[in-house]
Amino acid sequence: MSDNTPGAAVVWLRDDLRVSDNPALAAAARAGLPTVAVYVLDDTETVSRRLGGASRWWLHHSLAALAASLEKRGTSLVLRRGDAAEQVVAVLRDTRATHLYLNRRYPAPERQQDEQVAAAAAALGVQTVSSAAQLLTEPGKVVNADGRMFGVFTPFWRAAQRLGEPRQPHPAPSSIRGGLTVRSEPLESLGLLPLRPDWAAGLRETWTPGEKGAHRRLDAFVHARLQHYADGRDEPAAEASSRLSPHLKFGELSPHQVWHRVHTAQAVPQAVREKFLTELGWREFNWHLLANHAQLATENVHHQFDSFPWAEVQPDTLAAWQQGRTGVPLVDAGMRQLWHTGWMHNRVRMVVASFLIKNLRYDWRLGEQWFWDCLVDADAGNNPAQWQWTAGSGADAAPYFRVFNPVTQAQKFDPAGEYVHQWVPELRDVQGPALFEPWLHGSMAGYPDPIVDLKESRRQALAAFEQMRRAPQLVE
DNA sequence: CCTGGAGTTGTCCTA
DNA sequence: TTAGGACAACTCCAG
Repeated sequence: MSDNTPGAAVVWLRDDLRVSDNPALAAAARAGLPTVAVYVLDDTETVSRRLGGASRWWLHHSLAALAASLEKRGTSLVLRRGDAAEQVVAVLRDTRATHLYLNRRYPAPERQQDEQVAAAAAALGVQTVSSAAQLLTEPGKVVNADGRMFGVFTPFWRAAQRLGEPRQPHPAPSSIRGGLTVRSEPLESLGLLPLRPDWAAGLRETWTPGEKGAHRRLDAFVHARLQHYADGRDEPAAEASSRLSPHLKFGELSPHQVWHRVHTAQAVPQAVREKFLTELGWREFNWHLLANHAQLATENVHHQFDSFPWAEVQPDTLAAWQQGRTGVPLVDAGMRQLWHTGWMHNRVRMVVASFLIKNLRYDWRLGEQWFWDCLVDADAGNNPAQWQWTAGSGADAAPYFRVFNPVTQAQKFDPAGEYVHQWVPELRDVQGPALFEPWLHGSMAGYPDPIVDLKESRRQALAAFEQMRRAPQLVE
């Protein structure tokens, strides 16, 4: 770099791997300085959780797409690995940057890291410019009469909507000045792809990571599926859900883009549109919750659950749940869909979670960790919040006595067995009542007997909750 | 200030 | 066969 340039800009990308509606990138483009974007793969766990296996596969492809998109616009993506704060400060030094652009993060450890980096940048004479991008509403802006985060979803979402419509999304900058030379790791050296064995075939069949794939998915959803969303979203075989979650998790789409696209789909009744937008509301709620509970993935929101008598883990039993060999068809179908595609239908997520927590009485954290490793959409807010919701320990959670019966759920939401047939080939020739309760109809070749008695384990779960309620409560 | 109703996603028993 | 109530406790808010 020559010494007479007026400055340089670094855009630090994290959960915002897109060029359109990216306020940090747009601000850098407007400033007109020579610019690089940087992404740091940080496995040190000093701040953020190490990404799970399925997410690492996704990240590889998302970064490849982003790098190509940035190069087309005239700049480049620098990849680093290691401690994120150290690496970003090193890039600021190497580029003799004058400006650092980023989109804000809200969980306490991430917020502190961003403040620490801003302070180190200031010491180098670098000005940090931060923007709001990840959420429709920033934590702290949606509060109850006491000025605190809502503990119940519906008042939260009503209050969020009273703040007005989310801002309009911005188009991608057509060009961003480049010209900076900075050391970058080759993408392949990050080791994000599974090699031996390569278990990602099902992911490749199912997904197109990256911003372009995200917009194609959004288009397809709004055109074909949105109108069936309200009545079809509960049926796992109906394919009525948007499947936008992994794109949102990596920030290939902003929630503003999704909100406005759905909100303005005039061909679809307003009640149906609002039903879907409420799901974006839950994403907001869960991330606001994370901003208030940094340990959401490890600590009960309701500390009463700290004394819950979880069952001792039997490794074979846990493995049977993880691998879809429980002998309960809907549970097995869901767990195999997860393993094959990195995704599971939301209703089935509740069923398999209820099965682990209430029928096996295993600590919800075990399930949360498995989902974290297997889901392409597991994020730090939604994944633990949903597990705590099912356990009953979370905010506005399901009441403890609500135990899903996986047989009844299958009868209600997969009555023709399409979903089970798709994912449990051993039962492909089984029809009617035997598909819901194969153990009542003689042994099925190659399909296991249930690992737990549904009725008796439900009774024991309710008794365990009763024991917890009677336990003396420690003052928090 | 008090009060009553409502609140993502359910199941089981009884009349 | 089917509809209604029980199953907790708490938060939020409208009246």
